Amino acid sequence: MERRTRVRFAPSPTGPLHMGGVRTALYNYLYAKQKGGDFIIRIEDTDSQRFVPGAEAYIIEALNWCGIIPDEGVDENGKVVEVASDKHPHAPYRQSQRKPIYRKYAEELVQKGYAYYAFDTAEELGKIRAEMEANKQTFIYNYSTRGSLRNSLSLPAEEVARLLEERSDWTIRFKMPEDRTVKMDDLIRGHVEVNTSTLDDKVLWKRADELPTYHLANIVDDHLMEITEVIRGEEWLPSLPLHYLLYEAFGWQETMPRFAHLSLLLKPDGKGKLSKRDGDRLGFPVFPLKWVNAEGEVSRGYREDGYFPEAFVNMLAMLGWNPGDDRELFTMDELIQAFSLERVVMHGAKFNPEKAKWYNKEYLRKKSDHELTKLFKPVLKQHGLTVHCPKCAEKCGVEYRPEPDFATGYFPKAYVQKVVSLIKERATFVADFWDIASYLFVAPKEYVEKDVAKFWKSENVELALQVAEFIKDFADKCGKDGFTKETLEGPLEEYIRGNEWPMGKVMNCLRLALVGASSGLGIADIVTLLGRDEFASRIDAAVANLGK
RNA sequence: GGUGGGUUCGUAUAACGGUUAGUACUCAAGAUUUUCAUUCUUGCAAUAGGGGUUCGAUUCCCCUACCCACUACCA
Repeated sequence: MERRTRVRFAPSPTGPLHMGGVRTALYNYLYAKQKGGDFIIRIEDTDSQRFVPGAEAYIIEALNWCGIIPDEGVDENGKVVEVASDKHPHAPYRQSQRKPIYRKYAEELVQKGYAYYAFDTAEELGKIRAEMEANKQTFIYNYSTRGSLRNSLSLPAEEVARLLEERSDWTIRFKMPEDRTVKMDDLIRGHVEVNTSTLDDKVLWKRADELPTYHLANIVDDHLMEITEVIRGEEWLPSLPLHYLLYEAFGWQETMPRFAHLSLLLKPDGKGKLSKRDGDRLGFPVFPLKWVNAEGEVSRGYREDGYFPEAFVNMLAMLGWNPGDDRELFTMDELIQAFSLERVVMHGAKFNPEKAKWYNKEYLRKKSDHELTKLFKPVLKQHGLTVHCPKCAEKCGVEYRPEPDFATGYFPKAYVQKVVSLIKERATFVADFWDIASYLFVAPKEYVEKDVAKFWKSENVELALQVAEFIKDFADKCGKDGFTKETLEGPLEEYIRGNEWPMGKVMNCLRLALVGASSGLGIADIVTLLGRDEFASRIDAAVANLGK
């Protein structure tokens, strides 16, 4: 019978979710949605030692920002579900709250002879391990050593009963069989075989805190939650045989999920997996959202750095997966359509921060002027400017004026939108808008030295001032509404060419006065945006500052 | 050390066993533009090495090298 597709993302709340983790969640989500199935969140917090407050909320918020919305495990308010309901039948979704479930499964395995009680302390084992390593030997807790260690297989029954009673630090270990070849299939890597003699008797359950370890909790919960595919990081591949054997021991082979192991995200330079340090070192975020740890150390996030979530998700999707053709730009829906595990590459992908920026640039261009204006407004406010549309002016109890006022730093929203439409092709982030276009809001305070030396020469200045006079006259003639780029452009060019003046030199002279540098929009754009008076005042200021 | 996985331009990747080994990012050059940016065009640049199998190997097999992961009462 065909089972409904159910996949899960099962993070451990030990810190902020790494972008590699986001990619794993994304692939799970894409897979589930394509199959019309469920994407479930489960919190694997069985290690009380490493629990970090706030990490769980961070993970959920990060996924939400990315548009990776769980069907199950997290409610509408972004809280992990603790009480079962129709929509969340397997609650609680936090393993620490599922504590009572696991012990009986662990005991069941002991009963069936697949597991046993072990009484060695971590210290004892550490000592043995150190001794053997000193002799260049490898300690491995399995068939070769378990007979001489303290456990229910080596000790008399009475003593086992006594130790179980008296001590509270024993564990239940899986009895890894000797010399068996486990044959496994991975959705990405194909067939994999491992001989069990190289594996160890993993701890499944700890009496000390009455919690399972990852392996047991994972298998039990995936079974109980009817997971059909497990899509997880490559670091789990070595424990896949254990997981296969566990399903077998429980007699759950029939419904065992299929597995897919994703390669890791690697550092942009050098070797090894991408870590927080690399971001600090190379200057890019490693986390989706900003994170401040207990020591007050801040890690930047893609959101706070100005990335659009769509761009971030698109970039992440293409890191280790491709559609088989040359397409690179995908909406979430398109990703859902196109995604397939078969096209996920096996090898690790070095993260390329430049490409991440390129994606953001592409998405910024796709945004409407209106939306970008909304995003730019707060930046302008930060620089002490006010921006109003008729509606919001009314709301604030301010009089709306349709003309920009450079003296007081007031700008109608329509003006800002016009600016945005002209500069958005030049930017990667909304935050770039200010660097690119501040001169359209405040007069230049200084002039780039190099450009002054190149263009502010008296013979050019003389001509530029004549052109300025022409523009002022033209503006007076046209009136406010007639003074536009379209009306000015032709006559302006004609005027300069008619006089046979050097276009580049004259224009850059003007640009220097208006912008403070020899870069920026076309003169006709700048002048008509600024308006006749602001234009005139900047020309005067330049002459006053730089001379003729 | 052991076990498992991996290896195509600098990076991400494409190529039913037959291609001048493609595309994108980056970089460089040129064109356009009143400057800058954009845009367009062009260029640079790869099958880790060695053996097989085959008429033919980036593709299949073996060996070596290198990289990664795992090797906890962590996930």
